Amino acid sequence: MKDKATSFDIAYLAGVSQSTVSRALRNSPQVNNETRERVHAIAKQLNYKVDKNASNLRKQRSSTLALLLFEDPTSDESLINPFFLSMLGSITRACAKRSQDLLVSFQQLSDDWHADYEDSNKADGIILLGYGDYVDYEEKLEKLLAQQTHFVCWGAEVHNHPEFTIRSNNREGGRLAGEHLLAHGYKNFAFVGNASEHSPEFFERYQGFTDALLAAGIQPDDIAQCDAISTENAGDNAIRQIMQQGKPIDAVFCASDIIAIGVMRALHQLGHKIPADIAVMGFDDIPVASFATPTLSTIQQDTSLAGEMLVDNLLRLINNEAIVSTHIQPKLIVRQSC
Amino acid sequence: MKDKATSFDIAYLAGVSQSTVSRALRNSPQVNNETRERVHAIAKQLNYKVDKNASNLRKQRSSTLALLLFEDPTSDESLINPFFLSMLGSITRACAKRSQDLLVSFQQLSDDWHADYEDSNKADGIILLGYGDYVDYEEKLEKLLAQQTHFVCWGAEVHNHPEFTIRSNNREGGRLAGEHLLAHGYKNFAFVGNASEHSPEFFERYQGFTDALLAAGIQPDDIAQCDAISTENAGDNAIRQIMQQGKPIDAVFCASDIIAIGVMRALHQLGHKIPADIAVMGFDDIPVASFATPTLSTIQQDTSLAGEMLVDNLLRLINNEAIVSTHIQPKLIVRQSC
DNA sequence: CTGAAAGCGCTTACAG
DNA sequence: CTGAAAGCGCTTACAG
Repeated sequence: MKDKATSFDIAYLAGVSQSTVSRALRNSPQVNNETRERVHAIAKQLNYKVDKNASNLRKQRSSTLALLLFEDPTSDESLINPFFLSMLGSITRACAKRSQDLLVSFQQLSDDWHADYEDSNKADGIILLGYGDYVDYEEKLEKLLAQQTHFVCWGAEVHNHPEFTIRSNNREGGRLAGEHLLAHGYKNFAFVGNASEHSPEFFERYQGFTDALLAAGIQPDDIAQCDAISTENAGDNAIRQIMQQGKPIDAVFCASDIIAIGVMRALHQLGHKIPADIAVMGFDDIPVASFATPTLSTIQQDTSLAGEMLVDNLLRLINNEAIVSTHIQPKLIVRQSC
Repeated sequence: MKDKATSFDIAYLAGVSQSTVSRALRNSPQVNNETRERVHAIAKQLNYKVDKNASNLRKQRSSTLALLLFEDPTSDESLINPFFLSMLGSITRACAKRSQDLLVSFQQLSDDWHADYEDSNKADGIILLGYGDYVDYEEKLEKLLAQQTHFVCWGAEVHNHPEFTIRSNNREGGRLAGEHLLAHGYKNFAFVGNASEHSPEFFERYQGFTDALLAAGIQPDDIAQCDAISTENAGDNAIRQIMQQGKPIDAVFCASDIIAIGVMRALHQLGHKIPADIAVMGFDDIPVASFATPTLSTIQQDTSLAGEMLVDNLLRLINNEAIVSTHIQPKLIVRQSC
């Protein structure tokens, strides 16, 4: 049990050459059935496993993908946005299905991702997951492009290269939220979340939202808006600023569920009833959304599909196959908050 | 940019041997300062990174740890318990600090973890994280012991080998909860969660809870108890069963926060006010605990410290250094639910 | 269908 | 302080 068996040990016991063992173990069609089975039997008996490092070194391929999670230094201590955790789960599952190992790490904007993963042969490609200021982020993406790194990212579009991004149709999601609130008869709207190129996903949600309201004759200027990054506290602060302006508000669409949780908390403390006085909608459908009181209506992102597509597309890139830009259809989830 | 530089390229440019390059890059003290700096400069210029596979193969060490998350097949679809996600975050950070890569995967009880990670040289050791039925689980742990796998686990004790486990002092945590509820004057108690060797952590929390109540003259038999695994629905079902028995209950201690969320939902639906009619406490202090309405009083586990200790102990094991059994002190967090 | 041989890119005794 | 050489354990042309 102590000394690891090598392919030479198996070759000796099976009475064949080491090359044949290697072929047999990878089920090469060139190898005789009987030989193959004998080799497999002995390998099993010896608890033999191909040495990944030797195999990778020879093949110049690691069968490993790296997942880089953006750790937002401004967000609540050690709290990863639950939405990303859900993505992490689906990506882990997708990798396992495709016999890929998954290296997980937090991104530092300062790192050279290409060097850290591809140059060192730790991983064949990189999956980028995370918010943060997109304007800062874009530079890094451009660099990855220039270095011909194999990478895909969630949400944010790489300039002129939409094919590297998997994301929800955020604009459509914003539209769904707007239409739903309109159908309920709400008239005075607010949007909480960044609405600029610094947060492209939030911006698209905002645009879809205003599209819907505009179609009902409501001008964007009549929609209260306040920036917020995706944390509970940012949502709390933002809605207090909006309420202080004294404009009547009866429905708030939040750029993420975490923001919505903070918004609901603040409205509650300010003495407003949800949804009787003010309706609230979120975006993501994280677990907390159905635990909140009242339960939160939201736009669901299909994280399971997203994980599969990210991994599939990355593997295609690594294999030099063509990929296409993809938008995942968001889904309206109606609960108590509106 | 396309062809990766090797240590030979650097050697050529620096006018030294490849061995010297290797030494210089690892900052070996045997190497001349000036030579070292020249080598580093050229390496940087070429975007050189040591090939991990070659290096690992030669060193027979991967500087990689594997994190196996137990995926409970009975729990809500694709929902990892938020507590584990928080552990995942702290473990990721702890690994980064110690220059270890982290391979993440879901455990299958059927797999041969030793073979999958250590025999293949993918990882130097394994961190086990997860609930599930401990009686099934224990067999696997015994096998890992027999194979001399380098591993540590969270929560569950390995028979006769407490040193491989990092965990909270669950009994102490249960006691804190019991004493806190007693101090509030509650008299009729319930415990929701498995209380048997199938779930050692929950069992210890139960024991600490009964210790505290016994000290106040309340017999364990007078404490209502109903099994529940760590899901919202299990908590919901369990508390309904307890309430149906018709005994008066004014305080419920739940074995985990997720259970407590389900308990609060059910009590709310049954028309009970929390905490006016019935107080509720959880265990873990997951983010949801402070988002719930009312916010949930709970016993906090220090996941940040836990992650550090798991990684530290595993690295010690890998280096054949001594390790000691460790209990992390839990902390009472008082919120609105009691 | 099988074997002998080269080589992936490092690290580390060994010799000087 | 430096260099020449061996070898980690595989995969894969090449030859038969």
